[in-house]
Parts: sequence; structure tokens; C-alpha cells
Amino acid sequence: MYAPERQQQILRLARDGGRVDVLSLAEEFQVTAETIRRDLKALDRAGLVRRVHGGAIPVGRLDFEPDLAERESTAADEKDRIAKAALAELPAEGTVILDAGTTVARVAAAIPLEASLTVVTHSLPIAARLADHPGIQLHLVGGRVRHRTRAAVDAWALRAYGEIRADVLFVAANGFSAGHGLTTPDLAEAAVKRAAVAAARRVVLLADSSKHGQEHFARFGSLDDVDLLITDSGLSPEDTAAVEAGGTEVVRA
Amino acid sequence: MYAPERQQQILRLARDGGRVDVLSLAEEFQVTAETIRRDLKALDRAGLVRRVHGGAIPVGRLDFEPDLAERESTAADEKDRIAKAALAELPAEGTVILDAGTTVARVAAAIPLEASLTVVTHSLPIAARLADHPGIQLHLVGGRVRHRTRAAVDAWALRAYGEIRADVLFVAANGFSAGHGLTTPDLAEAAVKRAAVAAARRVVLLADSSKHGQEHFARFGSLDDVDLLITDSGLSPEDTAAVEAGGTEVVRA
DNA sequence: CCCGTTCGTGCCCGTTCATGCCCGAACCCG
DNA sequence: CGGGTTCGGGCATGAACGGGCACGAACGGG
Repeated sequence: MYAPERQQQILRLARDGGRVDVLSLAEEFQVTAETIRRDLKALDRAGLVRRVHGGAIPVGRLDFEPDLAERESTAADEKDRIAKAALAELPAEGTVILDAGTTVARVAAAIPLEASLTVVTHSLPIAARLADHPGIQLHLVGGRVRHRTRAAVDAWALRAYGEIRADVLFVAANGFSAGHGLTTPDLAEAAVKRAAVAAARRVVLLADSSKHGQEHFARFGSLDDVDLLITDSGLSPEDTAAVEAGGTEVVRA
Repeated sequence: MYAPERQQQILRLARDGGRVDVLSLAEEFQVTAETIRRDLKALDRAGLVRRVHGGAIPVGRLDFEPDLAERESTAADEKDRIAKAALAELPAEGTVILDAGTTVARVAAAIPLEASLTVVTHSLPIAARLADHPGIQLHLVGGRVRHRTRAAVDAWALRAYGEIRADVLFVAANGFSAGHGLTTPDLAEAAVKRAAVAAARRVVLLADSSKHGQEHFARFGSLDDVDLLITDSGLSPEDTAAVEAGGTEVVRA
């Protein structure tokens, strides 16, 4: 195994477990502790983990965002299936907008290496993930960055989306239903989502079934705006029918 | 088999398997390891794989910054000292623009947790690093993202910098001297740097001494634009005097 | 058809890199 | 404040690297 591969794995382990320690890693990878120390130092230098005595802690989990870790694991399986299904909606070539959110991030991570796309996003983690993808022309939407979601919002973001037109938008919502439409807890973020919806010819909503019926503070659209909903099999047939009655296609991954 | 065919095959193998190694490829294609190395170097230059000791990994498989980690090793010590010295130039509170570049990234990494600042940057890695910094209000400058530097450039970025005014800019340059001014290899990036310089009341140039006297394709300013140069002790006294003669303060960390 | 040029490849050899081992220093916990 | 643990710099080693050179095949202008 190559050093960078090992470091990548270590990073994964750190993020999954919230921490790693030198000796277990040495055992795990069948190398000496010195090598692990070197790896951790490299990751530390790259700003990905914070070195502590005996091990390391991934950055971003250091003092807050217990929320992110939790959400990452919540419904992981459903999200993976949804992301996989979403790949089928990627155009062979063209322009795609990717909203912020863990499910959309999985779609981004699953984009095949040989894909040739133009991608627009206001999500920092998604941009970071796609930045070295050889086939992707990446356009970053700027703005004030919200700590919680690491997504850009406000004037710059709104204006940027106002100036473009994309083939497909993959958008996430914290709550959706035929009655309440699409909602999210933050007003600024809702405004950006609304702008993104307006910028796309085709709107694909990615939301696991637990989001159905939920209603949050800020509304950014109705189900009518959505051409396709990709969700999991947890969405009841009646709810599915209700959504489809509004003209939205539904895929239950 | 022709070289490009072989390289295409290698790329396929790399993407399928997630990794390739020099010796097996040499065996597989019945050529020597040198030839494989040349192929991998070509693929590396094309940005399709990332070269590692003993083999290569397809780009996109690692989500941490490859060339960043690599370039970290070059003059790492000087860069650390420069970054440390740069911290003294951070205002207690106010607005700071951070240019892209490894040295500036070190400054970003070294910003104390209790700092309370507004930071503007068009660098993806720097933004990612600061996104979860509790005291920092982060503003991301959007634009087309260059693969090599992971920095946003072009119209959106230029306009964003045209609309703001910051207290301090920390800027990097690939080459600097009293005669040739500040230069960098990429035109688009030079334009963004120029816009950033114009947006800042005080310009701090971070450049290790190896950059002095170098001249690259695109010029984005002269040393007159720079209020303070932070470099390392490798800058000769005469060169230092020449820079200072132009009215630029010099700190040799 | 000839011959100088270019390109791909192989071989050689000094250099660099990743890793492991060692040991004094720093650190953590009780 | 003491004992055990961890750290990190220095050194050694074997593998990988890469620049330089040479050879042969393909190329291309005359």
C-alpha cells in the first residue's frame, strides 16, 4: 500500500471514528508507529487532522458540529441508494448544479471519473471533492459561508445563480410534501435554493423518506417545481401517489 | 502497441483498480519499468493520475490535496516561518483577503482559534480550512475553479473583488523583483490577484527568497503596490535594500 | 530512394524516497 | 514529582526514480 493511500484511509478512519491513535493504526496497517506518525504529520500539515498526543482528531469535529457527524451517518444506506439512482439523471455532457447537503455530496463523490461535465455548486465540501476531477469544469458560487452547512449564501450566490442556466439541478430539502412544498431551516439558504431552482431546466429533488411531511422555517418552492423526486422505499404508496398527482415523477431507490 | 494506447489502458486499469504499480504494469505490457514511468509521468502531467512512489493513483480517488501536500515539502521550513511572521500582520479585527497558495494556506492554518475576523478568499483549500473556524466570518469568492491551484478565477471572482474593500491582503507570487514586479504563470490568476490588490488598503506579499528575481508569464503588479514583503533570510542584503528602496518594508523571517 | 531527424524504448548509475530502528527529550497521568 | 509512554530527529537500507546516452524504427524532405 502506498503512503498516500494509507493516509487517505487514516483520514477516513479518523472521520468515521472521530479519532485515531498511533498504535492501533500501526497495527491495522502493519507498519511501525514512526510511519504512522509521519502520515499523521502529513495530514496535519494538509490541515485535515489535528495532531494530539498519541493520535489525531479530524478537523471540524474538534469542538462542534456533532451534528454533521450524526447527519452523515443518519440514513446512510438510503442516501447511498438515492445517490446511486441520481447518477442516472446526470446528462452525458452538459451543466449540472449541485446544491449543498450530504446526499448531494454523495452524488458528487459518485460521479464517474470519465465523466465530462460542467458543475456549478455553492457547497464547499462538494467543490473540494470535485476540484481535482479531471473531466469536470467546476464553477464555484461565492458568498458568505455558513458554518453549519459550509455552503455559500447571500448576495453573491443569488446573483451568480441569476446569471446562469443549467440542464439539471440536484437539490436537497429538509422537508417536503405536496402541501407544504420544499422547506429548510435557514432563510438565506432557502433563497439560494430558490435561485438555483430558477436557474435549472430540470429539477431533481433528493430526499430520503424521513423528510416527507416535515416542515421547516423557510420555504423555497413547491413540489410543482420539481420534475423528479428521488427518495427511498420508505415513502408510502399513498404519499407517492400524492406527489405524482402533482406532476412530479418519483423514483424510489 | 503504441504508447498512447498503452497509456489509455493504464488509465483504465488505474480507474478500475484504484491504483496501479510500475512493476506489474511493466510485466503486463512487456516493457521496462522506465517506459511505464514515462507513461505515468505523461498521465500525471495530463492531470489524470497522481503519481506516487512505486505507482500511481487515479485523480479523484484521494479527496485530500495532492499537489498541495507535495509542494508542502518544498521550502516547507521557510514557508512556516514566513507564515508565522505573517500572523503579526493580522488585524485584531477587520477584514482580510487571502490569496491562493501554499504559503498563504499556512497562514490560514495558523490563525488562532480565538481570532475574530472577516476573511475573503478565492482559494478552495483555504476556505475549506477556515469554514469551521468559529470566530471567522468567511466570504467565498466564486468563479471557475482552476484544477492546478484550486482557486476561483474569471468574471465572478473579478467582480467580487471589485465590490469589496479589505484592511489587509496576503498575496503570493511565483516571482518578484524590483525590476519585473510581481508575476505568476497564469493570466487568469494574475487578473484575480490584481483585483485583490486593488481591493486592499494594505498589501502584504508572502514569498520565500527563491522567488526573488524569477519572472513568469503574467504580471499582476509592481513592488510599489506592496506595503510589506515577508520573506526568509535567504534574500541577500543587496536585494533587500533594492526592495526597500522602492518603499516596501521587508521582514526576513 | 537516400539520409538526416525525430521518437519511442532500453540500459546505466547517481540520487531521492519510504520505512524501520535507535535514543534522548518531551509529555501525560496518577 | 516520578514512571511509563509518546515524540521526533538522525541514521541505515533497499526500492524507486530520473537524467543521460544509445539504438533502432518510423518519418519526411529532397
